[in-house]
Amino acid sequence: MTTQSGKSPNPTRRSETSRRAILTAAFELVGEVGYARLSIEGIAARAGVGKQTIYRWWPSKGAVLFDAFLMLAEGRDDGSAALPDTGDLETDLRTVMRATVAELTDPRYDEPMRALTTELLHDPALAAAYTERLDGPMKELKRERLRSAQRAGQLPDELDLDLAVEMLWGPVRDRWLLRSGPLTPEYADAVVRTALGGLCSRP
Amino acid sequence: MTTQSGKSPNPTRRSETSRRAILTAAFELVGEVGYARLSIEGIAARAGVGKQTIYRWWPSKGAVLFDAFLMLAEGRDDGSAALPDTGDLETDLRTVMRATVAELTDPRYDEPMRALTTELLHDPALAAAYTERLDGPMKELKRERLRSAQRAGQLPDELDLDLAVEMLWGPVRDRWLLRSGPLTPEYADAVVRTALGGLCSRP
Amino acid sequence: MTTQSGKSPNPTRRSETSRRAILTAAFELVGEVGYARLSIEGIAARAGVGKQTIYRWWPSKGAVLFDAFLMLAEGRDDGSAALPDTGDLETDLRTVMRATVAELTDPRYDEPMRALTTELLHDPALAAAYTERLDGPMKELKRERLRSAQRAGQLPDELDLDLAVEMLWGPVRDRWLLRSGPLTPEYADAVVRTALGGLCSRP
Amino acid sequence: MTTQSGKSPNPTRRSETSRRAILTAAFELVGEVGYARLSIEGIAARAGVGKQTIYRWWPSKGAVLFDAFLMLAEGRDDGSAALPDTGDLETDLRTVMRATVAELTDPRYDEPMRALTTELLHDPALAAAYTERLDGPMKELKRERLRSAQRAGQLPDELDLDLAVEMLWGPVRDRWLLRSGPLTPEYADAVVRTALGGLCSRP
DNA sequence: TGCTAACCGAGACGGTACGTCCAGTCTTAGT
DNA sequence: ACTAAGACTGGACGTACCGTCTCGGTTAGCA
Repeated sequence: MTTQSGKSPNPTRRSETSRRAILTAAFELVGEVGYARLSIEGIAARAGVGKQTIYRWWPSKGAVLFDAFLMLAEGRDDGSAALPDTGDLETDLRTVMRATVAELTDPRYDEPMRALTTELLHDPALAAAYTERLDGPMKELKRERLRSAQRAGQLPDELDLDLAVEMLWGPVRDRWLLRSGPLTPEYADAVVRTALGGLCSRP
Repeated sequence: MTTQSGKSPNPTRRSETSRRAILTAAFELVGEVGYARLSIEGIAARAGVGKQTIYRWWPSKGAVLFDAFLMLAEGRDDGSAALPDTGDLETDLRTVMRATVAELTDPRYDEPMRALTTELLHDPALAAAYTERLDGPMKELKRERLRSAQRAGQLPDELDLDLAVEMLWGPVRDRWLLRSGPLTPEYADAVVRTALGGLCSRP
Repeated sequence: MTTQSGKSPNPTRRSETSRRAILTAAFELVGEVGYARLSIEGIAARAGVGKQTIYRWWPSKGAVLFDAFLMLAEGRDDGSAALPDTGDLETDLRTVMRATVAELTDPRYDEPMRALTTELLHDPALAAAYTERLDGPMKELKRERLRSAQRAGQLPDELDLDLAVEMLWGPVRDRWLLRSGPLTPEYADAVVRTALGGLCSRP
Repeated sequence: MTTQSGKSPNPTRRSETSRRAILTAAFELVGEVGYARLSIEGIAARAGVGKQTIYRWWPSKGAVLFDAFLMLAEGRDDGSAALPDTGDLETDLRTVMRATVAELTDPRYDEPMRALTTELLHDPALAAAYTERLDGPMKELKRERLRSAQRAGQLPDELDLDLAVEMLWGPVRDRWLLRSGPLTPEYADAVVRTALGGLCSRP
């Protein structure tokens, strides 16, 4: 549940109440005051918790943020849900990509995700945990949908599915990160269409 | 030259010596100690400059970093250089994408670029300046190469060149940012090939 | 006119306008913001003067303050006026001492005088200038009044007049400085009476 | 023990070690570098203490200095000692006044006392604390000696003892403060003799 | 009357210290 | 043993001034 490694305190004594309060406070605070003003002291105060309780269980601010996302992801429990599979690959991808755009655009998630991304940028261990625990499961669902298309003969068997997922979601994440252009459902559609057909193909 | 806006001090009295010392110190320091330990105080000390001289001319640490990159970019003077155009689009794109991968992989630029990216993430104004001043010119070169391919009939006229560029470089930037997979020349090649042909096409 | 010593700039070129503006600004400012917040920059800004004009003509903040008092003292032109001499020494001393108390109590002079006193405390050269230029003339008037009393046989010839003046005004200055007790006209009267008669005498 | 007022941090958790280190450092530093160069940062550095520990417990630099004097005064433990009482008032007063002169002349105490005096000058609350905690006990001893003289019939019962003490020590403090004349044992003797006899009396 | 040196305002510069915030460690008292 | 609380050392923040240093623009005095 926690990113902490190495010699830890006895986890059976851990207060679940404090844990949830900390993660909730962290997520809310980062949304309210932004990444720059997010502090351990602030989280502890908001959660009604001693600072040491945070330092005891998490190695860094980023790890707290990470666990906060993890708690949310588990709360939604969509980890087991599959992506839509109507048989029409392009439509299904559009649906999912538009959902991604909607989430990235949601002001409640924007700041927290930027904050987490910042920590991932500078902490390879955290980034690995992210890849495995948060991004991984979602990416597997995406791969699974593409695999289904391969089975249906809509995609070549030799296609590297990891690469394919990255080609679809990479441009979207890029626009979100650097705000290099409008991040709209239409953009999602265009990415899907062009990715499937290739740059060379006439639409 | 500077990101500063609003009522500024008289720029004609500005010390060019201090300006260069600050930008150089900032770039070097972030490479040495990393983003987390980069401080205005540290930059000022390393540059042999009063803190106020930094606060007078730059609104944030990110703006200093941005100008440092700008100084470097202008020093390289590749702003006017065109991308290779041998007539073979795929080969040319591979060359350029491999160069991008090489730069992102270069340890001298990795940390500074991560630091700048962090600031861009949380500062829309800075991100806009980045898009216009640093990313923009390079992106125009890329668009120009694709335009040339359009003229040669290798790419359809209706292709959105912005989208095309993002589909090529987005996945690479993504892997770099989150270290979600190995960032190799081969990956660059694969992205180019798949982007051009489309996910559906048999290689 | 100035406390400045050593190699000075050519005083014939000196701007009398600036000089007066600086001294006025200094006196007013210290009364408004207090000693702790009095700064050369503030004086220069208030006087509409470059900082260098202050540094050129005065060696320290205290010297500016000193000259400000000097300007005031000369403006009042009571340097030549004699103290009252009605023949009744005690009454005359009461009058003068009450005037001293009134001045020290005047809110317009209280802060400026405290500020100047602070500087005198830590700058022997300035204290010497004060003793000679500001306190000296006034003390001579006081001595003169006592001398007149000696001539009239009201005070013994052997009396050390400096000591006498200090015994009269010292306690008053003390109460003012440390606010160690109420500084009232009645106190002035009591000091005069007791000093003349001595502690041992029955009033 | 401290001048701090208003809502304070929990004093039971206070580090006595840090407190003593701060007060000692403050006293030593002011003696070494003088009032003008005395800084909170310097005190903290010398004491091996975080700046916040000073700001947490004292409201101003002057309050630190005050407590430093308080610590010294308690260390000397002469608060309970009585002044000499040989029956010869003038001689006893000379002894005590000469001691005062010696202390004010002692280079180890001169700068620190000037610094404290400066703060008292501009901080009425601190001055009140000084009057009550430091000057008060000593003044009571002086009054007590004079009271004894009253009992012995050497001083009139109607004599205001506060005034008497101020008339004796005021001139001395005055000379010390403004260096308006030589501060010698002889001066102390002259003040005592003249104060007792009065200005009018023939010595 | 025109030249030139000194003064003027303005304000940028390298610095020091301010008083605040927070990091991460440690101690105390309570459950 | 873990917790809430919070004092501790320490480092950086962003601001205010220090005293020095140009910079153009007057201004006075000599040529």
